[in-house]
Amino acid sequence: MTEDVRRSPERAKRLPRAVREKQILDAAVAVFSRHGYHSASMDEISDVAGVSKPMIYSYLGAKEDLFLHCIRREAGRMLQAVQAGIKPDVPPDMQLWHGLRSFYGFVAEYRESWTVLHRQALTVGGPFAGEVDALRSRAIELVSGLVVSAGARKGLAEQAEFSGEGLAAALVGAAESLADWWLDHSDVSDGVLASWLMNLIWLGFNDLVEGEVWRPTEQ
Amino acid sequence: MTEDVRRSPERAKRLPRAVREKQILDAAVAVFSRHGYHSASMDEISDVAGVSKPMIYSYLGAKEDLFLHCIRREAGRMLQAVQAGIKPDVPPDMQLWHGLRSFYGFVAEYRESWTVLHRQALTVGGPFAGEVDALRSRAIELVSGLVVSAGARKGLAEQAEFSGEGLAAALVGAAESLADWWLDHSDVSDGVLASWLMNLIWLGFNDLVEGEVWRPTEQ
DNA sequence: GGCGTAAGGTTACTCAGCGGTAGGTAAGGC
DNA sequence: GCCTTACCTACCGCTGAGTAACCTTACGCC
Repeated sequence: MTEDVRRSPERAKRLPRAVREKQILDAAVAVFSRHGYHSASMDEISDVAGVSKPMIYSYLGAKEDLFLHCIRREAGRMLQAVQAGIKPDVPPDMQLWHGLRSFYGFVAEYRESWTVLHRQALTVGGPFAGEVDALRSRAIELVSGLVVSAGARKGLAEQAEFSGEGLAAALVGAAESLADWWLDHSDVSDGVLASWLMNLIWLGFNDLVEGEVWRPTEQ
Repeated sequence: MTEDVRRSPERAKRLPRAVREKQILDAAVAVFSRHGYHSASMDEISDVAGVSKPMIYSYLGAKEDLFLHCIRREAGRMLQAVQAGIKPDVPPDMQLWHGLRSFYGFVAEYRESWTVLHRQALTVGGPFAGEVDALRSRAIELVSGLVVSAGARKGLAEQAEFSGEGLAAALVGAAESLADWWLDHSDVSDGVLASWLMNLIWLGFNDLVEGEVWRPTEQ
């Protein structure tokens, strides 16, 4: 069951702290993503990292601290990836498009990061809920900004019949859920995935069945 | 921290098995929803249920079995609630509408059920992933049916440029995510919530900012 | 009415897994 | 040669799942 994704051959070489920390974090993300926070054991992490347990405690602290380090690192990577993809001076739909593309690109490249962030950190009551909520909130905020700015350009915001934040939450959820679905249907490319969602969100179902299609313009 | 949501005053009365089983399941759902599967202890569950631990083992089996019983019961309730709300002989958008209304009605009434199903059971690798996936799959399937039938009526299915299942997954995710958002913004009514999502899904963002609104017809 | 027995119920324990640490060894710079 | 940094083995103690053994009330049956 627990295959042999164990430590790499080199061992017992004295390496600088920064390198070990990276190894440990990588191992931790891998193990946490496989088993979840509670079921992951420090022993396995140390084993995968090719380092003894006390090193982990000495470098990155207790289990909770370690997990926090993981979350923070992966969340940072992800936000950075998505934000880097967004071009601030294009219309809202194109911003959304680029954001989606970057997001799915990230998930494709860092499956484990995504798993840790999305599935493992959700356990209610843990000290991580806050951390992940923060990430999610930033995502919702980001999208909400697009939503409101798109709405404002056309007068939606004023009528206040819809909550920008609520819609953004729904949208983020749709993106996440599609990402999860994707994990089991990897034969679709990330671009196609982003395109589906973009069409659903932007045109809506009604337009979609009418045969309309949204396509990115050249910007 | 762990308030006094303990057993009710009556105690030490001999009750028939069926009654005890219900008490135990109720308690288990409450505790699991608060702490998550791993952090929930059998001791607390027995305490909340007002019953000693061996009874749980005798009636409902080990922790895993107990959790499975919870999931199955809550999933059953939920599916039943949603399906009961759907009227099979109305247009796809109205079916979706009724489904959404029932869904949010259920979440409003059974917060704990929703929490257990959605947040606690997701831990990868557990024996529950399958169980919850099954529920999710049925939801996706249900929606996918609507999507495809709506599409077929207009010729979308044939062009096969979109995956009905993928879109359904996105849609289910949007609904779930909005339900989560709702847990922290309960000042919105379930009908309004369903209406937001319906508009987003059916009309899409573009139409929305143009000022169009989808409203349920009288069926 | 008594009396046997199954169903309801409990206390008090075992035991393994795992988070965390004490205390020590070796490498290498200066 | 000495001190810092890298690194290890071997252990402790607690928490929490699961159980053995025992008590007790209802009730069918002669």
